[in-house]
Amino acid sequence: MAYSAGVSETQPTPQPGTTTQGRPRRPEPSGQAASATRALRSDAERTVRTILEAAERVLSKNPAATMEQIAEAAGVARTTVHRRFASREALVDAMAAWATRQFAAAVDAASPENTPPLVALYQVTANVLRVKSDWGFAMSRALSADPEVARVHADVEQRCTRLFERARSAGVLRADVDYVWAKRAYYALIHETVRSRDGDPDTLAVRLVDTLLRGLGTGQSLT
Amino acid sequence: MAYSAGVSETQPTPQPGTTTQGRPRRPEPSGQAASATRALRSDAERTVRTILEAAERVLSKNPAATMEQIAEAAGVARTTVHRRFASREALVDAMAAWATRQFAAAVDAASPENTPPLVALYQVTANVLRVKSDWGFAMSRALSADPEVARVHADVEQRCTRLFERARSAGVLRADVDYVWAKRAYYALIHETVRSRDGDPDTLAVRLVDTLLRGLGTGQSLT
DNA sequence: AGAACTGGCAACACCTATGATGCAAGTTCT
DNA sequence: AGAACTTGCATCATAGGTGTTGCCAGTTCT
Repeated sequence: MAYSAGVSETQPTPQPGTTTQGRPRRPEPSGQAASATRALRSDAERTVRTILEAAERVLSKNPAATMEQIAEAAGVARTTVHRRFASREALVDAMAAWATRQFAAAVDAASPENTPPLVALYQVTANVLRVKSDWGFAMSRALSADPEVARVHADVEQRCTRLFERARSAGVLRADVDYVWAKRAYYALIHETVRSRDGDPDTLAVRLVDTLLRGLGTGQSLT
Repeated sequence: MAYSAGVSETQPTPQPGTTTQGRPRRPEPSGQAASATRALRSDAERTVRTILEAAERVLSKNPAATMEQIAEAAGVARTTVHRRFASREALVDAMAAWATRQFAAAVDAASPENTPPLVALYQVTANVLRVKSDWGFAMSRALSADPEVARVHADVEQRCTRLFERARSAGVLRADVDYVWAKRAYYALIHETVRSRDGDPDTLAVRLVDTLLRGLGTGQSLT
């Protein structure tokens, strides 16, 4: 952190947040970003996105990667990363926030209440696969401290539950299934599908939903 | 570890690394012979096991935990951990080796060739759940450099494939299933089941296999 | 009992990742 | 064009983790 006992009194508050550097007048809580701060200049904005994307690429391969490696992948100096993100934690939080927004958008774009649940399930699955294959790391860490992120997450979660309920009501899911387990199984299959990128989201979604609903057996000897 | 403190004379420190028993060990980078490892005294042996178990407990919660934390969890001084395991890497390798042996034993104990595949599937699943819930971290890192471990792993892998083949032949699995996907889905469900410990292995195995084979749907509107 | 081994402790050496600055050169915006 | 902003670079400071070593008290084994 910056200890304000700074030698140079030119600036009272060195505010190394995600935003503009040094000078500014706005005493934001350190950490992430936001709306209250002045908008970044276009080139800076571009840099931020580049860093976020590089971080996802690098960290998804090696969660213990250093800031240096991330910077290198982004084609920037390490100091620039630190200028944009106060700390490693702030960077990860920003990634989570960004990914969460993408995630929410993906779900929103695909599950209108009036769509038949089975159709909605395919659509949501395909969309989620798309996002998660690009933002897997960030999404796995989505237990963000940011209340806004938490809210969005809870919202998506609930939407998912709702979808499953509709599926059951419509007779797509068996009446005796345990929601909790159903969702876990669903997530597990999504996770596994993403882990091994082998096909386009739509095809994968079909295979996934098919497995989830029909399983892989013939059903013969199972009571 | 890599910075060769070449100055340090080859001292008869009988600590070539991760020793559990008199297993042949990999050649040390620093050039000194990892020769005839004497069997550990009973108390030392106990310490080694305690450390391995503590490491699993700690690392499964936080893969980035420090040696200090591991030592503390084991009720041992940090230096003792280093005395038993040359480096963090050596510790993890030893964990992987240990877990792999448990794993192999669990599979061996449950899948005789003559058992009906469905029965074998339940048994293997239950046993694997048992082991994996205790050695989840170690098993996830089972890409050990140790050739012996790799061999055991490949063996188990093959055994699993064989089981799936038998299941298909017996009409338990549909004829059109993709083995690769089938195994992935199976692993994914295992992983998810282990992640949320909520029941005894046998019950969980039933639920898991049931989901894998029948899925969660009614099968009505699916082509 | 006595030799050999083991663990705790304290101290040390070393390395790496992190984060902060100041400055000069380049870019964006108005 | 000129102010404001941004980045790279070189530099510094620091913390925390890793791995060693020596010594002593306690344990194990024979």
